[in-house]
Amino acid sequence: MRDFTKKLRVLLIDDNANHLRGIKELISLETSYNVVGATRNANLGLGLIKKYRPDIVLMDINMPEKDGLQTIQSINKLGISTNVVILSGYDDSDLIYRAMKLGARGYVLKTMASSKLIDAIETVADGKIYLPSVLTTRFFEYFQNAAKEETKVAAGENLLTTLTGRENEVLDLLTQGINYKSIAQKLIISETTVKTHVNNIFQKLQVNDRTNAVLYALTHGFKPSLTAQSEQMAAA
Amino acid sequence: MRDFTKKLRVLLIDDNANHLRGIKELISLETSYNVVGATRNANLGLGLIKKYRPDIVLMDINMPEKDGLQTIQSINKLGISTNVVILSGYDDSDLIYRAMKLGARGYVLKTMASSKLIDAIETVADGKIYLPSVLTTRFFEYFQNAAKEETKVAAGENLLTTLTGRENEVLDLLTQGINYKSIAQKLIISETTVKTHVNNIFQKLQVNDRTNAVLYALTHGFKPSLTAQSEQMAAA
DNA sequence: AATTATCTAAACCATAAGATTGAGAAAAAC
DNA sequence: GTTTTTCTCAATCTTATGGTTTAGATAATT
Repeated sequence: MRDFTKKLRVLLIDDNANHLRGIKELISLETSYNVVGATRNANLGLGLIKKYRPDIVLMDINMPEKDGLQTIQSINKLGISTNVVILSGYDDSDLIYRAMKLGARGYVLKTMASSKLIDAIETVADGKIYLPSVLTTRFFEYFQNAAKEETKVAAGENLLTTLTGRENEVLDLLTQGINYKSIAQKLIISETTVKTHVNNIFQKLQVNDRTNAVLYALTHGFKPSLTAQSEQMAAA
Repeated sequence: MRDFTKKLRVLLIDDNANHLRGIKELISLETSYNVVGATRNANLGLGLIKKYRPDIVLMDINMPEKDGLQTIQSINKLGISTNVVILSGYDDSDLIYRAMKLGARGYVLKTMASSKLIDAIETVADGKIYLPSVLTTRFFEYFQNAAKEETKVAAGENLLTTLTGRENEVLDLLTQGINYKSIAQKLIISETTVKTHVNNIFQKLQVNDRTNAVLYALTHGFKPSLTAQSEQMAAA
C-alpha cells in the first residue's frame, strides 16, 4: 500500500529536452511528488533507477539510441519494482501491446491533457494500471487478434480428443522427449505395450513418427490429463 | 459507427431468474434500448442470437450447463459480429483474462452500481472496450505474468545462438517433422551430411534425439533463418 | 449375456535414427 | 599465409523406433 506521508519519487526519461522540461515543471507543481531525476538518455536513466529506486518512471517510448521497449526490459532485468508509465505520441496498438506485455503499468498520450498524466501517476502509484479507454480498446483489438491466431489451429476438429486415457499419458511423456524404455518404467508397463500405445496414437493423429506426434500435440493445444499431472507431481 | 436513430438491440442470458428479470427491467427503463430476448439457457441464447442478431449480448459467465466462456466461443463460431458483455460475480483475474481473450468486449461485476452496466453497454456499443479499472489491473497482472513465463525461457543463455547457418536450416526442417532423407533432398546434400549436421546440433543443444532437439527449439524461441524462410517461400 | 473398448503383451521384421571416426574443399578469420 | 570454421561426404556400427499381427484380461456398454 502506498504511504501518503512520503512524497512519490518520480524519474523522467525523454530525449526531447522541451518535453522533459515541461513535464518536470508540471510535476514539480504537485507538492506530493518529488522528481529524483530527469534525463534525456535511456542508459543514463537506467543508472539513475538503480541509484534512486524511484516509485514511478515516466518514460518516452520513442528514443533514438535505446528505445523505450528495450529500456523496460532492462529495468525488468534489474529486478527493481519500479512502475513504468509510458509517454507516447502514438496510439499504435502494437506499441501499446508490447509495452504493456513487457510490464509497463501505464500508457499516456502526449496529446492528452496534463491532468491525465497526474491521473496516471496517481493510479499507478496506487498499484493499479492506467490505460485511457481509447488505448484499452486499441490494446484489446491487438490482443484478441493475436489470441485468435493462437486458437485458430486448436479450433479445427481435434484428433487429440480421440485418444484414450492411457494414450494421453503416453503422449504426455512423448511431448517431454522421453524414450520408450523410460516411458515403460514410468507407467510400469512393458516397452512393447508402450509401442502399442504409441502406434495407436500415430494412427489416431495421422502421423508416423514421434516428432510429428509431439508437434501435432503442441500445435493443437494438448494438455496432459490430470492423472498424468498428479503422477508428475508425485515424481517431483 | 453506431446509428443513434435506431434502438440498440440487447439480448440477455443469465441462468438466475431474479437477475434476469432485474436486468431486463433496468434496461427497459432506457428508451434507447430494445431487449430482443432474455433467456436462462445458454444454448437457447445462441439460437436467439442467430435469429435476432443483437447489437449487444449481456451474459452471465457462471452458468451450470454451458458456461459463459464456452458460449463466447460458440458465438465466435457463428461468425456474427455481436458484442458480448460479461456479467460476473467474481473479479477473478483468470476468468477476466480468458473472457477477454475469447473476444468479450466488456466485463461488469454484478456488485457494481447499475449505472455501470449502462456505461458498459454504451461504451461497447460505441465500439470500445469496457473494463473497470480494478478489472483492468486484474487482467494485466495475469497478462504480464503469462508474458513473463513466455519470455523467461527464451531469456537464459540460448544454446541456439551457437548454431551455424546450415545447422539452423537443418533444425528448421527438423521442427517441421521432416525425416533425414527429405531434408537431404530439400537442401540438396547427401543424407550422411544431414546426419553430421544433426549430430552437431545435438551436441550444441545438449540433447540426444530429434524430439528433444525440436522441443528445445520450440521452447527457446527458435526462429528459422531468413534464408531458410525464403527457400520455403520459393517451394510453396 | 453379449458386445465393445481399453489396456496389456509378445514376436517378428525393417529401417530410420543416432554415434563415431576420418577426411577433403572452400570460406572466413587471424 | 596459416589457422579455424564451416560444409561436405563415406563407412561402419548399434540401437531406438516404427509396422504388423495376434491375443489374453478387464472394464464398460448395450
